[in-house]
Amino acid sequence: MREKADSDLVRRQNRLLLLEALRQHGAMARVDMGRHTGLSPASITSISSQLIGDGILEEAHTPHTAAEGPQRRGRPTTQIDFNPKGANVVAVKVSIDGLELALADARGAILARRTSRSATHDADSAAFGKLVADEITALLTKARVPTRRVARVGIAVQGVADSQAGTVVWSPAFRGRNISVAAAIEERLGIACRVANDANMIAEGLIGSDRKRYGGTAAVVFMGWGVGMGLIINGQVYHGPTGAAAEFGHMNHLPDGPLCRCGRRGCVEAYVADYSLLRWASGHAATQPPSSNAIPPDDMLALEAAAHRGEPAAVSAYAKAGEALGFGLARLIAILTPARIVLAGPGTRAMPLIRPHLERALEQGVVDELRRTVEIEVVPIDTDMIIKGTIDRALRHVDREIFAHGPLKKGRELETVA
Amino acid sequence: MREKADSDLVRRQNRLLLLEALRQHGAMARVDMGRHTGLSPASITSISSQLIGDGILEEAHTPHTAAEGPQRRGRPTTQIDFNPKGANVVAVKVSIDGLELALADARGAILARRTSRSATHDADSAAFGKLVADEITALLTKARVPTRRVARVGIAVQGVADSQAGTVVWSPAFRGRNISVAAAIEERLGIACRVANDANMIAEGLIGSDRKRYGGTAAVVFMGWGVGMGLIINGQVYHGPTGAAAEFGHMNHLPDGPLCRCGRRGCVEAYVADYSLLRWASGHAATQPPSSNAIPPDDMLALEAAAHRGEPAAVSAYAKAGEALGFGLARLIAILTPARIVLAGPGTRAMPLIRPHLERALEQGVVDELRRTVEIEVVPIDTDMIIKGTIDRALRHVDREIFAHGPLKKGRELETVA
DNA sequence: AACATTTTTTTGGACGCCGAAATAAAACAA
DNA sequence: TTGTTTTATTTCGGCGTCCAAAAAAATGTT
Repeated sequence: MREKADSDLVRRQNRLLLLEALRQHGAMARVDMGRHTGLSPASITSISSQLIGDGILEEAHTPHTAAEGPQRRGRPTTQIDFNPKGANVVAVKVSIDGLELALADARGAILARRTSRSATHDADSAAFGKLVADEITALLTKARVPTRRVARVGIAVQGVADSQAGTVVWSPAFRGRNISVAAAIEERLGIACRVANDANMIAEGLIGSDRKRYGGTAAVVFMGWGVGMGLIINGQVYHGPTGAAAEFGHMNHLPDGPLCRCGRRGCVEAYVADYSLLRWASGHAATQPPSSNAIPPDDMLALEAAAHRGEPAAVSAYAKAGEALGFGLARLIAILTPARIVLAGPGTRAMPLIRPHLERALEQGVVDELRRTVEIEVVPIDTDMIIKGTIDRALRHVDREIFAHGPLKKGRELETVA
Repeated sequence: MREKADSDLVRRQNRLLLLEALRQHGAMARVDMGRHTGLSPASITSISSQLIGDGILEEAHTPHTAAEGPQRRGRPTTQIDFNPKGANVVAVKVSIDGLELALADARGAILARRTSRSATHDADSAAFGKLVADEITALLTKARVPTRRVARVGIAVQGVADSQAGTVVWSPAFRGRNISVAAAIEERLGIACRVANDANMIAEGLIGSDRKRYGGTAAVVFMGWGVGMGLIINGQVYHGPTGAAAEFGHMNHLPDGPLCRCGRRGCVEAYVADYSLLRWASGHAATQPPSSNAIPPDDMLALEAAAHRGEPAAVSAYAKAGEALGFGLARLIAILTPARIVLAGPGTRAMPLIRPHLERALEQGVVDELRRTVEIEVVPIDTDMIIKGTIDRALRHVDREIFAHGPLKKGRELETVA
């Protein structure tokens, strides 16, 4: 109970209700909107016609060929969907070896992509801001979309992002700390911009893909070059008080454990991440500082093969990873008891090697009653999930902050209409 | 966005807004309500006069003696407050050695108390339901308050409560498991009833006492006969998907650690709880099953004194507790980064002994950047906080579920009016 | 006694919802 | 072909709640 209720709130809330139904179920007739929102047909007519007038939705004039099933009696429905020209969003994924960009329309369809191998590692706020802004401009030029049509930019990074301040607090992609990103983009391009952790964006994408399944309380653990986590609490991706994401990867497993990239010892990541597995297997001391170079995928494949062949060092590396991951999840369950834990990322390829040890750790670490209520599933996520999640999140934000507000009288003059 | 918005929602929301302002700041004039809620004077007049008509609020006809400050110019204000006769609530605290009850009016003032030493340990659902119902009846008889005036009963227990099902999943107060409580009360007395974990009720009480301070994201750790936690996320006490509270006490600290009451090994509780400290200090094997008897407070005082005198076994017990607690909090911070961690309960008496080890563990277990954003404070909580929190929570629920709904036309005929 | 100042109530208008009735657009039936 | 049935959508009038502006109330000040 935050906001006072008046007719303005009613309009926003119901417009948003309708937009959300459309996002979730795709194009639908007015009747279906009524079913999904609980609003009366009269209200649906009124709201939808306004949204169409605002250029946000449009009636599908499909020659009804794609009509599902046999034609039923009665007046045929007219499908309504987002107007693709209503607004655009841009998603940017920052990784160690470059940038990946995508431009999407209001329906979430990707219109153009762009990849850049520019080195970001040594960039400071100014340089990185310019780089991203230039890349976005190039992407828009290619797609012939004017800048003012872009309602929002979402940026996903590995590491700790402060989404409130719009900065990258710490990331393996940068040598520096507290790189300010959002402000630079907003200043250079005049587009609202949001920075977020990449695991959170995967969580966002999962919510978008199946609200039933992932909409309650769930944790998404990303295993690969590092270990990240996105937390969904009551259907919302959790950003802590400071806007930073959960740092499951840097949760301690054992005091005085192996050295982690973050400088502490015994973090979960120092057992489970790619570099950690290789370090165990190569017989190097656990106190050896982890390499900061990117790891060629082939190295991991070779390690997995070795473990499958039964080579002791490799087998034991995965055993240690499984135990650390299992106790980590056990601790997570003790605190939050999420309904579902999703393991994702390239690291899950080795799940058959890890799983038995993970399960054993869970048995040791969690009371049976709790363990049974948590479902653990493995989703081999294609990397594009980060981009898609970023787009999803940006669009949901546009729905809420721009589309739901109705005819933008005064104030921002964002040209969202064709 | 869950609910469709219509005039009904508007009324509920604004009535609730006003009631919450009143709960938080106490009696106030209509002007102040306008300031707190953002509603226009016209609306405030309308809403407040309806609430008064419903018997929920009342004008204070104090002879303005208590008027603060020198009389100012202009029409004097009329204070408005909850009508104490609007509704009553009952709070019940269940502990190992008996029941503690309190009856409060709509302002939260406690009208009557009752303590009972009845043994609950061997009770099953039926017997316990009867016991609680009888105790409540006796309390009401003493206070001459008819049963139908009680809008809600809140029950706080140690251990795991499923607040959705209204059952006690597991508690040191009971030998049995899954004791159904809420249903029994509702059936016998016809009063809505809610079961909750006692640490959660402390959290609820803290929110009520200082929303600014505890209203964001915070964790309340209770240290004493056991270790419990209440989690506040975005201003709301978190109840997991199953309605169970956080089980910080049974979060694993070290694999193969000391045996815990829950049957696992290495739980935080097995280092920090009263029985664990005594076990370390007495030199018993860590695999010795913990005693299930209540521990006399004097034993703990003696142990503290021994540690202050520097007896090695006692000192080391507190060192181990501090380390376990510190790493436990470090893991909590990695996952949620709460803005504030509150340590509470009798166990905090020994904080001077524990603190240095706790701090050292935090340094080892948490990235500096995160550690700095978390404030850790010690609050020596009087036991009554659980009762007060339970009352608070019950009243807030009455505000939301009954008072905000307006003149109860059809349906429930709960006589809330004098 | 007249004015100033602050709080509270009254009045009239706006907005957005809803139910009921009307209209639209098809399939089906004679 | 023409009417009937069926389903989708729009139109219309009423209702509830908000707000701004004006009025009333209650007191202090001059």
